[in-house]
Amino acid sequence: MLLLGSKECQGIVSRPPETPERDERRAELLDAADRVVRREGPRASMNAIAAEAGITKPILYRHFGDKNGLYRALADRHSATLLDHIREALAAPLDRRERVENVIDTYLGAIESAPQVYRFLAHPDPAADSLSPAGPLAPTLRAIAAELSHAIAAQVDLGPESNLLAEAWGQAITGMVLASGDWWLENQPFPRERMVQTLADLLWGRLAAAADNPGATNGE
Amino acid sequence: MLLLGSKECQGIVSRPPETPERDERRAELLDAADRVVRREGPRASMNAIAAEAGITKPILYRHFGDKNGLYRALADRHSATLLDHIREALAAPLDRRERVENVIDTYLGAIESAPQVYRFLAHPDPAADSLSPAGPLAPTLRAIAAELSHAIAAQVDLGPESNLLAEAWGQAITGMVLASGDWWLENQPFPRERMVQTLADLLWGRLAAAADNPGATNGE
DNA sequence: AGAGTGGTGTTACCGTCGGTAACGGCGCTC
DNA sequence: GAGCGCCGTTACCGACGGTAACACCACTCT
Repeated sequence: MLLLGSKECQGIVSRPPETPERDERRAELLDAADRVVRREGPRASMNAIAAEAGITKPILYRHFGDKNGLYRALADRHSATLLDHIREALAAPLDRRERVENVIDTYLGAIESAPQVYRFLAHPDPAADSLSPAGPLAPTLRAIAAELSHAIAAQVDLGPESNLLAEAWGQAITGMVLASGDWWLENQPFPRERMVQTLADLLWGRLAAAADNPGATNGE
Repeated sequence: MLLLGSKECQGIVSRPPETPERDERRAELLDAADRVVRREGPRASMNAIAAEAGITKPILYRHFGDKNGLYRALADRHSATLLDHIREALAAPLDRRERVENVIDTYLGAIESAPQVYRFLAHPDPAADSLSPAGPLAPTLRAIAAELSHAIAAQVDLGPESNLLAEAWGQAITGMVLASGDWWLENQPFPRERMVQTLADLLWGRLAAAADNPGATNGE
């Protein structure tokens, strides 16, 4: 896959035009794929999805090109609504702390309400070689990070190079919420609001400001 | 793999005893695997690794059980040194900000000096069904997060429930550095020290403290 | 010496996966 | 009613992870 250069497995099937009925069919197939992914996680096979849809593989390939196409279509569908909510939270007329809390809460609420789906969005099977050579963040998270970066750059005064700074922070915050959200989801140690507070506190420098531990053995 | 329950593919081969010479051989095989991973990334196939080692697959399986076993052995080897460095940075007698910067710098330095290897550590091929059903963080990162959590709990006074808080933050910071580090590695926008500063600033509440952007259209 | 025995290594295979070629029909328009 | 275009099929390919079965080599034990 990485060292043999010529034929291997890949190709285009036919990709017929786009009519309304076709979109409908596409949606049906995506529904089936969705069901399978919810049931089996992000590693659902094309065979399984085809079976769930009551058809066979080649049809899927005609509609979506390859596995990645299908997965992307499915991811787009879900991430669209998530992105909308995040954009909304990002634009709310609140003070900054509340806004940040809202964004985090939006994400956590989403992953909480449909874990399998958001696991699929956040941790897609990287076996698909398609795009990024080894993407750090899944496309959906990339989009979230971009949205975040944009909002930061627009709303906060960070001096020169603010765009670069905002982008770094967008990536950082996305990764932070992703990882901790995943952890929180797996062993829910406390309710969501508390988790939101905890993360916002971290961003608000509470780690930096907290007192040393009395019994600490380290210098300083 | 997920829906068919009986025979499929898996099993134990023999797993002979552990002698010094055997460990030596193991190390040789891991060297070969390391070379392949460095060359081809985290998706190196068992065939490729066996070929690089000048032998064939079944030997690898005798030594490591399955692909995941090999990968885990390889990951352990690298993550041991990384973990050592991080532990060291975590215990240094500096003030808190410098300590945090040191830890971040340690991680970024590591991923910078051997990108393929650390991509392999951070983004292992989840096709391996082995352990975590859909682990949020790779084992190595889990270990880092645990180390971090432990250090935070030990060094910082966070009031009641400090352990839980420290764990959440450990996960959060790990994810933050992972994601932003990955981004930084892919399109190095500025030098490492600057990136370290940027992330430490974020943890120090600079996002929270910064002034509003003059032209911002949002409320507040 | 000769017969185990336990390690090394092999070849040849299995089942699954992603993906495709080639074909069979159905319904449509000219 | 002949052609065209689309839905759907069966049957296959090559790569993958993993294994069974066997061959060889060295060393010991009687």
